[in-house]
Amino acid sequence: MGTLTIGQLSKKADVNVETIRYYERRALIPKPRRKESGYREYSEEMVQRIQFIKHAKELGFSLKEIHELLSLKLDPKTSCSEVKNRAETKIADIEEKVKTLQRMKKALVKLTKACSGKGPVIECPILEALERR
Amino acid sequence: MGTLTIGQLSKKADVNVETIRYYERRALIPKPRRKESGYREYSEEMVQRIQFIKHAKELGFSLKEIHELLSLKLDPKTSCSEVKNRAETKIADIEEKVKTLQRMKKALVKLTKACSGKGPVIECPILEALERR
DNA sequence: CTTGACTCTATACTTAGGTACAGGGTTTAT
DNA sequence: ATAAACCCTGTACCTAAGTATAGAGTCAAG
Repeated sequence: MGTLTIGQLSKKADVNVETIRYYERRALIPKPRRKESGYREYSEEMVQRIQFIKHAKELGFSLKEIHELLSLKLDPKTSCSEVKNRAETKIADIEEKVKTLQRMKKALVKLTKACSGKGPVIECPILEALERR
Repeated sequence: MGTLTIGQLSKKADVNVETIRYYERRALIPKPRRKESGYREYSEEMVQRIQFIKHAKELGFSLKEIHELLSLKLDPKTSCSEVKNRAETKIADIEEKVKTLQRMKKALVKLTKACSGKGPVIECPILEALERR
């Protein structure tokens, strides 16, 4: 009734048991109560918490950033705009990465266009370009 | 006259001395001749070789892939089309990464639009979305 | 001839996000 | 009651691409 072992939590949240202990070390989840035996005892809410971490990761937040997000969440005097700021910063980060990738792609496309694909590797314009440039 | 110490090479190619030794361990550059003293002795060509590695890295190739590229280059029976294939694969990789980033961005934009930026963090729709979803 | 700059090897440390033991104790099902 | 399955801690390992350090030897200038 409402309390989970680490193995049960790991199944419900679909993460590795080791990952849960790792998140505890990283303070992404609170230290749980323990049974007599020393076994960790989780409430159902922890499933949500781990979902949160997973979803934030999918959106490109690092564990460090997720930690900050969770701290904001727990601090009653932070406002919603703080969170929005983080999200907007992350959007800008993503745009930056996309730009870099597109620059890389452009350079590669240019190189492949210069290359007929025929002839020995000694004359390959791609490799030549990588040397000189 | 044509031979460089590791420190001189590092300056000319603009990389760290340790990085050169690391590249040697990774077999990205050949083991150089040694002086009586045991000091490494490089030819000027090595500057080009390190430029090659740097440029390929800028284009998103990993050191492992660069190693393969260099192997192709040294093997006289590989054709230019092999190299072109690697480049095209890399272009596809980049496109995949861009797609992932754009999916992430889209989700984030949606979340920030749902958030007025006002009110306490307890009611923040961004955090809520991260929990449930 | 000595000081400082350089080089050598080997090993450890770094970041990020985990995963994989080893060597114990506990719980559950048969 | 005993074996399987689970849990505990602590530590080591993984990838990637290096950087840092210790302790030793070498080289060049004054």
